[in-house]
Amino acid sequence: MSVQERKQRERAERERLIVATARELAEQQGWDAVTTRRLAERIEYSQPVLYSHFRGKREIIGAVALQGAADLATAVRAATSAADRPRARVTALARTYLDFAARNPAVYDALFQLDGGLAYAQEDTPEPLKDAFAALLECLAEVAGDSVHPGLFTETFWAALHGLATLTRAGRLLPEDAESRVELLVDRLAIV
Amino acid sequence: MSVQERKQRERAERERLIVATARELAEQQGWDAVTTRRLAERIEYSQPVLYSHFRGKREIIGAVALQGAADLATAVRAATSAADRPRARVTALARTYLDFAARNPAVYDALFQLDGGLAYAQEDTPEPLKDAFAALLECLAEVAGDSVHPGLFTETFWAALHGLATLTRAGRLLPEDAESRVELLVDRLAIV
DNA sequence: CTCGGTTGTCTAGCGATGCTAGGATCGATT
DNA sequence: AATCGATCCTAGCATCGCTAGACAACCGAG
Repeated sequence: MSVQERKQRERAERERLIVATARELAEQQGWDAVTTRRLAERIEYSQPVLYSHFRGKREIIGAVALQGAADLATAVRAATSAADRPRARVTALARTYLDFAARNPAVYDALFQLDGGLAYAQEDTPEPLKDAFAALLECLAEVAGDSVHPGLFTETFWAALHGLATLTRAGRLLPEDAESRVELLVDRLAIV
Repeated sequence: MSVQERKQRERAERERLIVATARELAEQQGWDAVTTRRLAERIEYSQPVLYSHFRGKREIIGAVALQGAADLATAVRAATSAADRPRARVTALARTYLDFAARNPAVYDALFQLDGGLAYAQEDTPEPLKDAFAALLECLAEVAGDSVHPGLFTETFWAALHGLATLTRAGRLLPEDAESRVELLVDRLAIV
């Protein structure tokens, strides 16, 4: 038995290596540079090995996305729990979210821009994605106001942040005023 | 002279044909299906002809984006000018924007998702892009409130719409509640 | 300890992509 | 009417995601 267990361990380890390498390469040179050949070379295996772990490139992107969702949830929870008033929590959430998107552009792309073959807003949505949304919901529910459903409020607030994140990173918005835009968003949307 | 003029006319006509065909093909089957070979076949010329009009695929996407920006500006102006009160104008703007994104997904992608090699938020930004932003600004400036710069307000409102548009289309948000989210956004962000 | 078989990996290659070089062909000008 | 330049196409390059089939290494049984 222990032989099979060791093999399974090694296999899992290699899978982690693939995902980590893909993420690293994507952050360094963009997702266009993440080709199956380059990725295979970096992990020092041949191309077909990738396909024994993942169905294709899409699934590799999806794996990076799931990891990113977990990281994002962690970052958001850490930031919100460090603030004591609802208003401060929301501001911290917004800043952290945008900061995450700016610092991990490739991961953010894997999550929301690229096709990672993941299901969203459905029953079979992977747990990390649900949890990331839950992390937002936990904080935003308390400033949704009485007349608005917390889930709907979270979706809308999240969409606003997502818009800011993508437009800023794509060069459509100048980063200088990022903080002002966050203030505006929190001021108007959050009911304290 | 008239010969050269005719040639120039025909050349310009063919360029329009390329852009229109690319847009059509993208809307029908997605941008992945817009390959230089397929595009060349549809316009009934060989591949290299495309490269005598555009530097590459990126520039073709950019051309579609510019056309889309003009269309978007027109649609927004038509919708806002049909409403008589500021609040109604903003709601119309939001609905029209999201409707445009939903009805012309490929064009919207060319504008904001794909790399069309266009400059944004800069001096050398193409006129249609500036004008599309101006169309938003004209309407949104009157509900920005006194304490907030109109440009900044427009950027933020636009980002929120953009987030709703992309997340909805990518399946991250369910389309059923789209109207509620628009109401929420207008209610809270716009100061009437 | 040896042998058979399974499991795992690699080499090689397929079709398709964006893009380009070089020759052929057509037509306007002298 | 002949020339010469503009215009277009055939053919091909490098690279992409992905896969088939050969090969080797290793485990378990006798």
